[in-house]
Amino acid sequence: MTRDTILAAARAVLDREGVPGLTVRKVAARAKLSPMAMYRHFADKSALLDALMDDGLATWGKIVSSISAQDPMAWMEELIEAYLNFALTKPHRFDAAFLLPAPSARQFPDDFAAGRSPALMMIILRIDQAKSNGRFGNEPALDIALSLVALGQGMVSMHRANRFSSEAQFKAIYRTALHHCIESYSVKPLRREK
Amino acid sequence: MTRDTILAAARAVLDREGVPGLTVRKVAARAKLSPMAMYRHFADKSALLDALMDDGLATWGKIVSSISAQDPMAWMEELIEAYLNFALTKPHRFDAAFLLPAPSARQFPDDFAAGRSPALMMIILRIDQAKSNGRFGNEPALDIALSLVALGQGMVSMHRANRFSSEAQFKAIYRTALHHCIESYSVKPLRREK
DNA sequence: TGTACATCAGTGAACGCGCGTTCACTGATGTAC
DNA sequence: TGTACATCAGTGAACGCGCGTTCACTGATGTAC
Repeated sequence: MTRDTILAAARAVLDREGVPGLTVRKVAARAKLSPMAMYRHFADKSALLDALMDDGLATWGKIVSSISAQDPMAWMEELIEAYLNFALTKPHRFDAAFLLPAPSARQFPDDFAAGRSPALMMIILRIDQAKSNGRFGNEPALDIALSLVALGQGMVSMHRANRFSSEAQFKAIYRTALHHCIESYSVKPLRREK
Repeated sequence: MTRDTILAAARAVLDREGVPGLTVRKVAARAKLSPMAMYRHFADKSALLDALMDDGLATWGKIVSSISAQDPMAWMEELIEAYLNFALTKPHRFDAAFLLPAPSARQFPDDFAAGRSPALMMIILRIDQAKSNGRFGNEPALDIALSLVALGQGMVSMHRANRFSSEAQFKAIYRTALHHCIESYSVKPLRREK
């Protein structure tokens, strides 16, 4: 189907040039179609951007669902690494997924609570596991998940705004902060067994 | 001086239309000058944007320095309210200050450590006060400050991307998360005096 | 005090560009009888 | 099986727009002698 061809071309342009560099003409050229062909399959450019947002979220969802750790705490450590890796290796797809204004869909709390965001649901599932293991406190899992995601997103956007002197510097700070955030929601045993 | 006229006009255009809506022509029209007048005072458009970033950071610096609380913990509570308020009432100036790519200057850690970011220095000062009062743990003040700022920025960008169903919803989550973040760096007394 | 000249802030017209989108169309494919 | 017609994916040219920036200029102000 041509729609998929166009979407694949749009994804390729996005990965190369970012959201501001994505134009109808470039997508068409990449798909070897006339610029007008897009309008048979998308109402206009912003409909194409919406599709790219969904595409980016789907990519992220696949990454999250491929995390293999069994233990929920280990799983969350892998999660923050995966998020870091996604932000650094697919920066523009990351932007499309998380920064494009959502067209009213996928809003907190209703849509997330209704499970419309698979990635967030997986995170919440693991947090609930950790809670029932007695390793997490009583804050709502949704709150914890949102804090974690927001902290990551803030760190990434500071990095994007060129606020760190090097990528290594950024990674170190990111890991320290996210790790601390996870720990801050976890329950520290008051005394250890001998 | 005309430079200030142009900068003031640019600020007004920014506040109304945001970074993407800021064009040389609009700024000139607002300043009642020809578009070319700008080039006497700024090398090009990106130099003007750099000046707007400095201007936004200066605005933020003034807000931070007007926080009156004496107690460092109370001061930090006021800080997160001020940040929230800045993001909501001057959204585009907020963007210019925190999201425009810094032109290699003002990078963590060197520039911040050298005190080139007055707002962050004030935050670090209060964190150090709290530490010497025994109310904060031993994490480096810079790390704590960056986490706090990043968490706020992430929450704000999720709000901007239309991820919360209402502003009230957003504010509630923001406050819960930021407050939790501050608490997570503070020392909980193991037993209370009776 | 008067003249000649340099400086420089600001102008006005134009250039070349890429953008999203409109319009009227072509031509292949499927369907009805 | 053959003909007439509807559907609809894709085309090609053009429109109107706003953009950052170039170029050659004007005209006021300051300075040297």
